[in-house]
Amino acid sequence: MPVKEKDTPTKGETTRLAIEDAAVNLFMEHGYHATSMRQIAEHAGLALGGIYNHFSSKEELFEAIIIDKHPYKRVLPALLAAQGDTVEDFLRSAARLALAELKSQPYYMNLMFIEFVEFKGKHGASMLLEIAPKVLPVFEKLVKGRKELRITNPVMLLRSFFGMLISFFLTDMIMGNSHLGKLMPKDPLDAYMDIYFHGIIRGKDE
Amino acid sequence: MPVKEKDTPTKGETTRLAIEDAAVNLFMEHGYHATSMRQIAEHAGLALGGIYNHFSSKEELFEAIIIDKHPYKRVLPALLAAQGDTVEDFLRSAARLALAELKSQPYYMNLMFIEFVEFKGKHGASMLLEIAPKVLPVFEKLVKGRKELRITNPVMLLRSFFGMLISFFLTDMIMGNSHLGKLMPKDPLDAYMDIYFHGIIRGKDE
DNA sequence: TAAAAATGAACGAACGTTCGTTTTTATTTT
DNA sequence: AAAATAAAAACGAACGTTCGTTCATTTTTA
Repeated sequence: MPVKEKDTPTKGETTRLAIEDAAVNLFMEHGYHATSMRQIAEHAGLALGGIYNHFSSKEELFEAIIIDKHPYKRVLPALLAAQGDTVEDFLRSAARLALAELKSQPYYMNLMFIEFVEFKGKHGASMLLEIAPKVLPVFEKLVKGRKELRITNPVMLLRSFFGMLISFFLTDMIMGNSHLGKLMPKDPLDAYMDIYFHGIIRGKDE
Repeated sequence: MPVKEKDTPTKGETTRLAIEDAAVNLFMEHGYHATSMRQIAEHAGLALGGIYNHFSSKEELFEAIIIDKHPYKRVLPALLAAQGDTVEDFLRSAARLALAELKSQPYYMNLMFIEFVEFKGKHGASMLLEIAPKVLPVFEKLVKGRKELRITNPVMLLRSFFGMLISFFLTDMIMGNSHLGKLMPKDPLDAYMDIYFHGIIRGKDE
């Protein structure tokens, strides 16, 4: 065996992933300070001290998770796989795929909340540095190729698109199961996207 | 003195409010678990044990705060004070006032995040029960009186409006101070509302 | 066979809460 | 108005836990 093969992960790498998996689930479910290193070790199947062979502190573990387990890693492929002849079709497809990914992990957004509250978003910058170069081109291409867009700033388009997704997700959490949920349209995401798209697509008379 | 006067709060009530004030600031700034009862006592100007003469536990203190200090108590008056001849003017004014209130306390939104993460939104339903009857009529009146609205469902209008505010606030936290922030329009809220409004206002050709 | 990984006891610090006591407050009785 | 008094509030040391982290040691891996 001449070179190290990619398909045979080392034991250390396996354990590191097990720790991250255990930690992310506990953080999502209970929060940062309410999750102890002992719980993480137990769920990862190793002793307490073993964690520190892979992460030098609890905060470093959290930061690794914020980057490695960020929803964008699941959403990006969905975004790249989105199809559609018109911008509206394309983004509608992308939104549905992204939302499906988010909903499969209902507490995913909690990671972001923890980031905001416990760390005041201080890992946000490094996160954006990794995410932006991969996601932004999608919107740059969109802006260049489609003349029907009112929004010509790709950063603004990116921001508003994910803003819409976040906004839908949060208001769904708040209102979804309340009495107000009954007074909503049958397919709220459809209605949501309808509002969003008719702000993006230039009207015939403008 | 026949009856107890309202304008002479008892010492206990004064202290209770001092504790809530100290606690809400610390919770907003550092989060729930990262704030200790000792810190709260120090900021409130009394000894550690004194807190327990007014609140039986840390969680009960947080619950009292979530209700007494919720951002809507500050946003609602701003919303009712909003003016404007057209729907767009009215909501634009309302959004600016609400955002100004939120921004005057940059960590106000953290209370809601703590609610989501630490308490899984368990106070959300009762909160909506108190808020909805006061806010919804504003949007019901808007839907009835203004023919230029594409959105005729007042609940959907309410949801999308606050969703837009939340989405702006969050994406501003994430992107505001990053390199992407430099690539944004000068007045991002304006651009944000522009997208929102042109999804609400019916175009001339529709 | 040397390095990497895993172990679990131990450490000091910090946590929420309790408790016996003292001080302050508000009301009632002189 | 002053004194008496019972309740409310404040005190801060102390308790029992739990926390994140360290470390000397053993086991496993490459």
